[in-house]
Amino acid sequence: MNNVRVRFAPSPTGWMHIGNTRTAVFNWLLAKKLGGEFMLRIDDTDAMRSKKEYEDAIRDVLLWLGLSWDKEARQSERKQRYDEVRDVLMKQGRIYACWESAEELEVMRKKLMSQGKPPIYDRGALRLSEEDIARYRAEGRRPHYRFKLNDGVIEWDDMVRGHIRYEAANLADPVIIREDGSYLYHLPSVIDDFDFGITHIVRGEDHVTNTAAQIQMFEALGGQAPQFAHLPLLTGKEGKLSKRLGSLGVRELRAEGIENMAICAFLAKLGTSEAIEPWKDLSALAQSLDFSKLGRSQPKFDEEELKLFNHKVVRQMSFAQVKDRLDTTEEFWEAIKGNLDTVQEAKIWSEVCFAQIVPIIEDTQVCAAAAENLDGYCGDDATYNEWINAIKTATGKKGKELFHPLRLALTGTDNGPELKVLLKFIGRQKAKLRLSGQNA
RNA sequence: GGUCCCAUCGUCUAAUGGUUAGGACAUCACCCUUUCACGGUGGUAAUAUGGGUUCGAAUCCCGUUGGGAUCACCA
Repeated sequence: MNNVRVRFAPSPTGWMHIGNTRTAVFNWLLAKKLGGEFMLRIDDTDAMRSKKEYEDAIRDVLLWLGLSWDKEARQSERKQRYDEVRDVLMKQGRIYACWESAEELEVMRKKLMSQGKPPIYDRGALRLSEEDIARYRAEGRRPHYRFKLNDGVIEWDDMVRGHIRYEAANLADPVIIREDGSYLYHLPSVIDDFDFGITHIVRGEDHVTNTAAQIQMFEALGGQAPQFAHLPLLTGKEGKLSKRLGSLGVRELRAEGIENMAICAFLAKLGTSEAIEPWKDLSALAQSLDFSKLGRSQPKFDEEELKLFNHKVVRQMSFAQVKDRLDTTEEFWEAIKGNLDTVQEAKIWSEVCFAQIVPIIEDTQVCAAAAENLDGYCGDDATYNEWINAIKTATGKKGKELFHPLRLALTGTDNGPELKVLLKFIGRQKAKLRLSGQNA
C-alpha cells in the first residue's frame, strides 16, 4: 500500500443516480489501479437536506456495486476541526464577514447581469466602517462569511483536461459559512482532503471553477492541492443534461435486473475510445483505467444501451456467479443464458420447463401429430430429429408453420431459447400433456 | 452577459499536417438454427459552417453557428 488515497464524497441529499455513481466508479477504479486506499466521505454539511435514509442508500448501492471502502468520515462530526481552521484563516484575513442578505445579493447579481457585467461579488463588506458594522448588528443582522481569493493566476494540470488556467479576478469569493454559522461545501471539503491526505480527486467538470477557488484554500492551509481529474458531464439522449439522469436511480436499475458489473463497466467506458465490453471483474476494469482515453466532450447516456450491454454481461456469467440468486442447475443455466436480458429471466424459463404452464394450441393438427409421435423421444438430438420429421410427414407442415405452434403449445410463448434445448428439460410426460392442451 | 470547455458515422470515439478518415455499439443484409431468439460473416453510414496559413487541413489560426459548465447563504 502506497500513500495514494482517493475519496468519494457524496452528500446524502438524494438517491444515488447514474451521475453520482459514475464519479464513485472512477474514483474507486483509480484507487485500485494505483494500489491506494478508497475513502467514503459523507458530505452532510447541509443539515436541512441531508437524510439518514439517503446515506444508508449510498452505502447499499456502493456495496452492491462492489465499490467497498477502506475508511470513512462524516463531515457533521468534524465541526470542531473546521472551527479551528476558520479561526486561523480569519486571523489571516482570508475569511471575512459579509452582511448582505440573500435577497440583496440576488438583486446585485441581477443588476450586474443586466449591465452586461459578470455577477461577481464586489467585496463591499471589506469597505465597511466600524459604524456600518455596528449598525448592521443593531439591525439584528448576522454575518455570513466568504473566503478571500488572492489575485493572480490559478493553474493546474488536470488528468483529463490538461493544463487549466484561471484568472482569480474572474471568480467570486465563495461564501463558506452561512448566516446560521453552518459550513458550506467548499472549506470542509478542502480541510478533509487535506487532513485525510487525499492525493487524487475525480469529479464532474461542473467543479472546475470550484477547484480554482479550492486550490487557494489548500494553499491557505499550508498544503498542496491534490491531483484533479474533471470528467465531462453526462448528458441525456435529447442533448440537454436531462433531469431524468438525475432521477435515474441505481436502485431502480438494479430492480430491473441490471448487473452491478454492467453498470460499472458501462460508466467506466462510456465517453472513452475503448469498447464497452464485459470485464472479468472490477480489478481487471481498474487496471484498464486510463484518463487519456476519455474524450473532452459530453457523452450521451442511453439507458437502452445499458440494457443491451447488460445482456452481454449476463451471457458471459458463469453458473457460480448466479447460483445464489437462482434455484437451478448449471446445465440449465448454460443452456439458456445466451437468451437472457437479465439473470432474473432465467426464472421464466425455469417455470416453463419445470412448473405448470397454460399451453396455447394454435394448430390442433400439428399438436396432435406431435403428441402421437413423442413416445420415441429420449432427450437426445437423434430422437428429437426423428420426432420433428414424423410430425412433418404427418402434417406436411414445415418451418415456421411447424415450429410456431409447437413452441406455443410447449412453452406458452412465441420466443425463447431453441426448442430442442427446452424440450430436453420439459421432458416427454409434460410435453405430451401440453401438446394435448392440458395445463402441465 | 463575463469566464471556461466542446463540435468526426445514429451513438461513443481513433486518426498528435499527407489514411481508401479506423474501431466499438446500434442498424441493414446474408449464414447458422427445419420457427423467434442466441450466435457467425459482411455492408451502409461522419470531419457543423465561412474564411485564412500550407504543395497539402478532420488536424493550425480567425470568424460564425450550435451545445455545455460556472458566476448559490447547493454539493
